[in-house]
Amino acid sequence: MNLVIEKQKLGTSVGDHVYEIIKKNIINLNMPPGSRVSEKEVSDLLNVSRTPVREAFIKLSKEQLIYAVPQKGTYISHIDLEAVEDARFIRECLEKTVISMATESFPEDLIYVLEDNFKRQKQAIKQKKFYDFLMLDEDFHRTIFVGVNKGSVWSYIEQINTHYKRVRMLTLIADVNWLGLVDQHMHILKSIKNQDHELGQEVISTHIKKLITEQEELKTRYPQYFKID
Amino acid sequence: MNLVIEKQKLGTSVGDHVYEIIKKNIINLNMPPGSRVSEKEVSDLLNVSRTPVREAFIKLSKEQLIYAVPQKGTYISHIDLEAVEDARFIRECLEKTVISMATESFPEDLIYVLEDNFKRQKQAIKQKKFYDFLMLDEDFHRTIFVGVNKGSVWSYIEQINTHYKRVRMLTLIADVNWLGLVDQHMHILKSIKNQDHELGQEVISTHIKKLITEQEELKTRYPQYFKID
DNA sequence: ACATATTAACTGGTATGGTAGTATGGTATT
DNA sequence: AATACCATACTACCATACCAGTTAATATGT
Repeated sequence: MNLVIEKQKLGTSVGDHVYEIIKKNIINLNMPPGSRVSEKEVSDLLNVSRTPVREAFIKLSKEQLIYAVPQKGTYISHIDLEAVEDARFIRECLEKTVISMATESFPEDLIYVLEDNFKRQKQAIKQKKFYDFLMLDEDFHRTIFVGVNKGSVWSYIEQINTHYKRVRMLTLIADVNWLGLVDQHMHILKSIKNQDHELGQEVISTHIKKLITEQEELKTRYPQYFKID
Repeated sequence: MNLVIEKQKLGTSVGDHVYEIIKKNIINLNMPPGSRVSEKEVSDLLNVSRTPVREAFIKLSKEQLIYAVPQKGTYISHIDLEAVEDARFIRECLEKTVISMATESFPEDLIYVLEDNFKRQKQAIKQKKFYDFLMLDEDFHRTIFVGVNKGSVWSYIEQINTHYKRVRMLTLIADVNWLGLVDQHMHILKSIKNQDHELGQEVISTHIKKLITEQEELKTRYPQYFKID
């Protein structure tokens, strides 16, 4: 086990800190799906007691990122393609509506934020900073939700999105058509600016669908990461 | 504090059991919003140690049903009308799509389940068993999701729905036009049976909106239960 | 009588020890 | 050689003890 650790943020409990660390290490696949992780192991690594680790485990298991078998062990959940499909379904439903609202009216200052974000997306791709790109991508979509006053809805999506995020991390590793994504973001941005309702609806569907096309390929390439059904 | 307690289900941990008990007592407003609840108090009441109680509290706070202030106390969250609106928004988005799918094709055996459920709804109303009605109502909607293979999506909704559920419990207490709800369920059922896409879309919007019309009235009637914004 | 200091009784957060169930590897038995 | 058995070393789960803040009632000084 080799955790990526960062400093504890002020005003947070040890339990919160452990939670953040583990979650990050799961999503970036540093803790691979199916692998084992024990309270004691983590508590030794982070030099804390087992209690806050347990607290973190409880939260993570509620997000289905890990699962515990009593008196046996705790394991990183395999990527569940059904959960990914659910996340996609939910996102498409919600984001279609949100884009529809955004193409009707959208605060000007946030358009600037989107444009700035978009520029940095292109930079990130050019410099092959893929993790940064993923973060920018998330910000991009969140900003759209915020613009139509549905920021909290996005935070719900993020909770459901965890399995999906790991798939995206895999596509990152496996190298994918990033420019296509940037191109679609450009169209989304354009549809909001020009209040082009049609374009918005069209692009958002293909956008979200695109992100899951490579799933089957990934499953054959990294079978050990995926849940068997 | 006066908890409604039920027997522990087999195969569950003490922590799970405590979680279920508290959650139920919050949703049925037996533990009123804003009131205080301490780990020690609950652990004494249920004759368990603080650890499983703490486990339950962690889960509940992740669902925003309670919040803890370190070294001060833990409190039942006030009903957050913003969260309710979010839940409504999400439900309307998702359920519209799901009904749309259901009006295209729906397994016959589940139609029978819906019809049976519908009959029992009418009975429940007649006998004024409102809590039973709420449960039947949930089953009704869940069955529709299951019918189009989106059962797991419904379970996500349930997680978001918690604040909303308390509002519904309030409307139950405050006595409301239940027959209207039954009537709408009848229309939903009909739209699925007759594959009437138009009717389905129309009724689901009004159905979900209806459930929140009384909110403002409730807020003036039970101001202490609601979050001030 | 009033303002201020003190303390005692709480709280949630953390550490640790004990318990029961599970996997494993070695040993004795067949 | 194969199998049954048992010791051991894990695990998550639960109980308990301690810690560090918060609060409110009490004591104290003016």
